[in-house]
Amino acid sequence: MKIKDLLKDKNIKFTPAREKLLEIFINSDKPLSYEDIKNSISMDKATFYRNISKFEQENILNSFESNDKKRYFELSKKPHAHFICTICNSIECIEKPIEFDLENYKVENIIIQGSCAKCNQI
Amino acid sequence: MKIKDLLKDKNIKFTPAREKLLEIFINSDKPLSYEDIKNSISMDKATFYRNISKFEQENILNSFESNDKKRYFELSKKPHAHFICTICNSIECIEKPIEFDLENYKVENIIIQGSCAKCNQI
DNA sequence: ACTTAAATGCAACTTAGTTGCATAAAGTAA
DNA sequence: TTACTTTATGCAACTAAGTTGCATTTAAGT
Repeated sequence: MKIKDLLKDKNIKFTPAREKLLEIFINSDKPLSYEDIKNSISMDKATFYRNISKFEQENILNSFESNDKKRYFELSKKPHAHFICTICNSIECIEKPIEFDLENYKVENIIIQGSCAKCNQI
Repeated sequence: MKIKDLLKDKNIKFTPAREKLLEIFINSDKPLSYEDIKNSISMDKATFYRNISKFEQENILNSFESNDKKRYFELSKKPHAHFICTICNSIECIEKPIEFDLENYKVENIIIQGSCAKCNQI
């Protein structure tokens, strides 16, 4: 029962809905929006966003706005970049390191926009 | 009359409203949203977005979604990265080069999210 | 000036996300 | 278990950036 412990540790009440929600993120290899999830879970969108917001406060999840006006959420593991295709709107996690130096700036996320390999070959 | 020539070249009708709009982007050193501009110009938002859309099609402007659910537009000059502060929502252009390699991907924009130098010193 | 295709403004609409409120369910203590 | 308090949930109404339909105005070639 890892999720139960995690929530207890963060002082967040355990509910079946929250467990289900976190399981979905644990089993995903890319960021997800409410739209992506709503069919796999019976949870009102108000509840979804309130839970997400709580998880973000506790640093369990982090998020960013994509190009399609939707917010995408993922587990806060080690920071990495994301590629967002402006043609098909797909989002991929980029594991390769990205080098640059910005003094006094704290970097939380990097988003690279362009056309993905799949869209370029068409 | 550089703007007049630019529009003629792209086969876009010249109007005073479009001239004013482009002047604002020419004189800005950072991307702007409709919100940023609406007080400096008497143009309905429908007209604004239709013009912007035309300018993007003709590659005069390019745009990206920020963290505040607003779309930001800037002149298409040489590609460069943007730093978006998740605390104060400010946007800065980053001129320093950023190194990474992604084969078969075409990069159009890079967005770095985090906390800016100003917010970090507080 | 005349004509026509495109630009504009207005209002109504769309949609992701938020808020208020009544009800239900979790957690704690007896 | 039960009683009690706090928090979570669902519903509906709302918000705000951006879009669309349509009637009117304007740019620009003849």
